[in-house]
Amino acid sequence: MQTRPRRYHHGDLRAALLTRAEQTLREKGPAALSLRELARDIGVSHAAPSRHFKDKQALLDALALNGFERLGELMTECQARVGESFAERLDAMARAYVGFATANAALLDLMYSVKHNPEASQELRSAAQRWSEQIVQLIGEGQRRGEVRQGPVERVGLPVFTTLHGYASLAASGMLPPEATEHGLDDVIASILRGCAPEPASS
Amino acid sequence: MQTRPRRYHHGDLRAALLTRAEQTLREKGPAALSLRELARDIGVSHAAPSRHFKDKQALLDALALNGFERLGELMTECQARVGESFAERLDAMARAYVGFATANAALLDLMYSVKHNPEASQELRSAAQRWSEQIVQLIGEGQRRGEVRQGPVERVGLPVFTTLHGYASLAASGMLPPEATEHGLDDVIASILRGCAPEPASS
DNA sequence: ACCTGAACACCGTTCAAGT
DNA sequence: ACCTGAACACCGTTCAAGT
Repeated sequence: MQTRPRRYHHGDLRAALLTRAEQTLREKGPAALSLRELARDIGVSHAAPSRHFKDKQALLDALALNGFERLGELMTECQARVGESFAERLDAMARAYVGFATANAALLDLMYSVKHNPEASQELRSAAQRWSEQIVQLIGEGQRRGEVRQGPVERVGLPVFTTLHGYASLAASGMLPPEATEHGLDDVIASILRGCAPEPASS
Repeated sequence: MQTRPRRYHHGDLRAALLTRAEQTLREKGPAALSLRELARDIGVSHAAPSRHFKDKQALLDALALNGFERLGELMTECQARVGESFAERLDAMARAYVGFATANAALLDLMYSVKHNPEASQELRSAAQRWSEQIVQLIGEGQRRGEVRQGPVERVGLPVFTTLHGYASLAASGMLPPEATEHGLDDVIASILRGCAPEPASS
């Protein structure tokens, strides 16, 4: 029943809020996320968060942005640990993305959520774009290796990105058809490869 | 300042709530959706909605379910108004889906949202699946016409579905890279077709 | 600069009571 | 069966005041 004693100076309240927010997002879902409860859990007054996030949406925006950053890091890491062939790199990237999506379903939902502050959504859009450009870059390498068909790299890359994103977001929201759990991702990757392969002879 | 007079019997409160809810969802976003405000707008007491939806999430679930039903109808309609070739039918379906997604961005977000009542999410999952099966069916027709490569229809169809869904949901959330507005969807459709085309000679 | 405490206007949910 | 009105425990946000 006793509320925890309050230290006047919290080390890094902003970081503490984000960490705790992501934890409850993961454990109890986005509906259960309240600034007041966050403040209580951390041990500051309910008005303290407003010093660091001008409103609740600003905290959600920061959470989403942080998600994109971690996703980007995850991708560069996973690409460093894998061979050079396009098929291998695509496979690794696809599995890493889907892994992130299912391990952070609520966060992914938030990252691509339609409700963001107009100012923050600008920042988020460019974060999303930086991420999609990692796939585009992969396509570029594939083209240089002759393992991906020629053409403007953004135009060849976008369908790859939307395909992976579609699978990842369906997996995260639990809306994948039940048959998919078996070879779903394999089939998706195979289908991307078929669509990416250089044309046999023509032109 | 005056609150509207309250008719004791509302014609169909459930339907009125859903209609109004979708309107404010579209106009002011999901965060602005409150049961109390809905009740005020319609002219019933704030406790009246609970007769029709056991809680707020139940209303959101109903909204999402309704979205899937309309999406399904939209698809059967659009398929009725179009030629028989697979390419033509896929194109029509893709444009209709993306059209629905951008015209009902907040609703699409809700339809594939990760936070749903466990009981309702069952129902939603099967609604999502019925919808994805419309694409699978399209693939089946394409196979019979020899315009889509052979193989288990669900396994050939899933990548098509995830690709379309990925594009639609990115378009809805405004996260498509800016280059995409030009030929984004064309490229995606083309990439699906390339991946769906029957193999040239082998096997 | 950073935080508190009180205050304000809202919520969702429940429940006895009314018709 | 369907709705009301009051009550409860919560919200997010703001703002003077404290250190």
